[in-house]
Amino acid sequence: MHAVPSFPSRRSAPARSGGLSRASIVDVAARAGVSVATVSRALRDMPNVSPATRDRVLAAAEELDYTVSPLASGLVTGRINAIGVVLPYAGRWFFAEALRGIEEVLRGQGYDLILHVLADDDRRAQFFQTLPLRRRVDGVIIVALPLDSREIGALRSLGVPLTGVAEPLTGVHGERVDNVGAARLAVQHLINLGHRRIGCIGGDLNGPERFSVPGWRTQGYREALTLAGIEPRSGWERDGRFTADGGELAMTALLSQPGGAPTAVFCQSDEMAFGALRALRHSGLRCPDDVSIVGLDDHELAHTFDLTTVAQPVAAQGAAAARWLLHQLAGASTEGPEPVGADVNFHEVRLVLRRTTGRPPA
Amino acid sequence: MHAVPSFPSRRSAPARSGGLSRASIVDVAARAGVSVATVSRALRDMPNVSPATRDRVLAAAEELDYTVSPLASGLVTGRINAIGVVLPYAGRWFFAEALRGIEEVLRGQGYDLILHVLADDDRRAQFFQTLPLRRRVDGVIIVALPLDSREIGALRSLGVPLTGVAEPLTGVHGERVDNVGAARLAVQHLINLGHRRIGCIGGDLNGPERFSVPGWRTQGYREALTLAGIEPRSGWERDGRFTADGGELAMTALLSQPGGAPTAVFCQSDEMAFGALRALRHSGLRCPDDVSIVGLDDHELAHTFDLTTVAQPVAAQGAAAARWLLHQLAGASTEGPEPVGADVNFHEVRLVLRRTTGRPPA
DNA sequence: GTTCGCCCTGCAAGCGCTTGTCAGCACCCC
DNA sequence: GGGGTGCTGACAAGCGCTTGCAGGGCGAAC
Repeated sequence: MHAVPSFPSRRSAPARSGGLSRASIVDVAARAGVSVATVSRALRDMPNVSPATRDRVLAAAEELDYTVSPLASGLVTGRINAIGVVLPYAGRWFFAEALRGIEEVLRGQGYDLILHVLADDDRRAQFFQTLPLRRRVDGVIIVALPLDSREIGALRSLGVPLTGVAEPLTGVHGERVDNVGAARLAVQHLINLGHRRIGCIGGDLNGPERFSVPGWRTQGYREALTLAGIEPRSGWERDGRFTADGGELAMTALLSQPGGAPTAVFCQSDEMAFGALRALRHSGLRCPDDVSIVGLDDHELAHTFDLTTVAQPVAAQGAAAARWLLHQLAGASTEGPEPVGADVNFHEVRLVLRRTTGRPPA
Repeated sequence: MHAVPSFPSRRSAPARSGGLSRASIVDVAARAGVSVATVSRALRDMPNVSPATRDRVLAAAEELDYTVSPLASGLVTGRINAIGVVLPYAGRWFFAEALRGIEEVLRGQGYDLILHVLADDDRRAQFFQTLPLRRRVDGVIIVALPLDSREIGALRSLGVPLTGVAEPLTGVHGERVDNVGAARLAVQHLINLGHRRIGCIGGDLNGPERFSVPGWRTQGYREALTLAGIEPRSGWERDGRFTADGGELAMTALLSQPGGAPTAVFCQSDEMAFGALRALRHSGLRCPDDVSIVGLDDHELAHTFDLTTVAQPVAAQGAAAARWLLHQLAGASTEGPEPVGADVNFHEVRLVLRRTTGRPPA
């Protein structure tokens, strides 16, 4: 009848500091005077329970402060109501922002968000070897992490739907922006202002992470230049490692470029643009009077530092990925097992004019 | 014998897209030619299994690509190997950074991190009403969230250890910095430079969130002033809402203060300092020539914007909280149920000199 | 008045794992 | 050589829940 006598044999039972909220479904059943099966049905609003019974059960559950154990119900239903989110970094704006969008959607649908940060190679290797997400999640969202086919295969072996944000994953649904177009938009803006000497600070195209984003953005940069009849100069493309410090270094290098410095620079991320701004300041150069800077992201502090940039909706990309996943999950139970496929959803970008771009110096 | 025949009655079984990694412990037992009990013991390195048997079991598990179901094992052990993390915001630097520290420690010990963001009042109320963490975590970390006693009580009713980061929680272990001392350190620095007219941009002491941090930092500000024989002026204490935009507004107000503007301002967070810097720039004032600014945090971009600030170790506070929790969990199984108690661990802060502070104008 | 059918509810199996208890067995010492 | 001693491993009872199946009760239709 009572909860405690129901497991008298547990000696080294887990710490139950409070000893509270330990009512089980049998307690509720007893209190409501029905069977556990009926309690289970009543609690989940299943059709074959009379209103009167349902009320009694609900009241009993309320009085006992009862909640269904997700473990027990997950064990039998096979669903665990959690989504895994995998990121390469935490603490950086982009990832925190994407996470925010994901969390909001998941929470709204009662799903838990289980976070995995693959901060370094060790963590990453270990993650794909041990697959700690296995049997723990109903779906996985990969944020800005390029995966090789072996890694994608490992994730697939989890047998749950997958989706990617920002970085394309072969054969996997994705939410991202048109990076080529976004870069072109930024560079086109500089060209429109009259600039012809335009540099670019991006990421290492051949780095160990194999991010594809810098490749596209560089492509967009070159396309915009070519379209305007400007010959791209390889010396004006610099690696800023997508960090502020990297951006600063790259900008400094650009400024001491033999043959003259550019009058405007497209930074493939706002954080690199912030670094570039610092380099300018420390060189005694003014922005935009001497050099114009345009970023890409619309970082939360871009406005604060008056950075002109191409805004991308980061939280929205995360949210869309989460929604897609939930949709798959909902569909899986009713329809056939094979989901939509590896389509991509592109999100809009837009130019945000602020004060770091202007006409080139005379 | 085989897994599939063992649940022939499941019609609407959960979507098993891959059909992979579905071996259960009985399959492993069969393959190794032992009982499931032995498999369970062998897999967890329990003492009463002979090396030969253990090897056979391990090999079988390996061949079958078997992993223990956390659901099933959690159901019987009562431990679920997950920690809940509750934050008021995601996407902001402080929280992302704290999360990073927490995640690292948790992951290292094989714990899952389940994230909850209480972005608005609705979410918050709902969180404490439904307590979605219930039965889902072995412990909870509250990051920078002031809780009233009712809310703390609700959390306690989970029956798992609790700890707080940054904000003090009555009766709960905490990891934080000495906010009074940190503020004093910042203001003392301004005083040492010769400033006597020092403003302060902080948070609303009576806001709905009831953060206690701004209260302490304001206290530290006043103490430092008083110690130097300077009378605090209430008109020079402004609310910057702990955002860059708020900081900008507050700084603008400070600059048009009747009776003259301060020559230096202590901003209780770096993000507000960034806003203050913007206000200065837009007013045509130079920093530090006209006005000095000191922040508090050492935000990842503080260096990029040459902000002098008092650094606090954010990730380390999160990591320490996670470690404390894990320690409680480890202790709980061996020792008595009552943990250490509501002690507080203070982390060191330090002044980081950069370029936004200097001697007052002549 | 009987029969049929429907609605509600209970029974019990089982999800995949842990663990107390106990049987079996080899080995050792006296 | 017999009884102990110590291990190893099997058995089975759950953990808390969901769900197929069956049964009971009652109104409607014949």
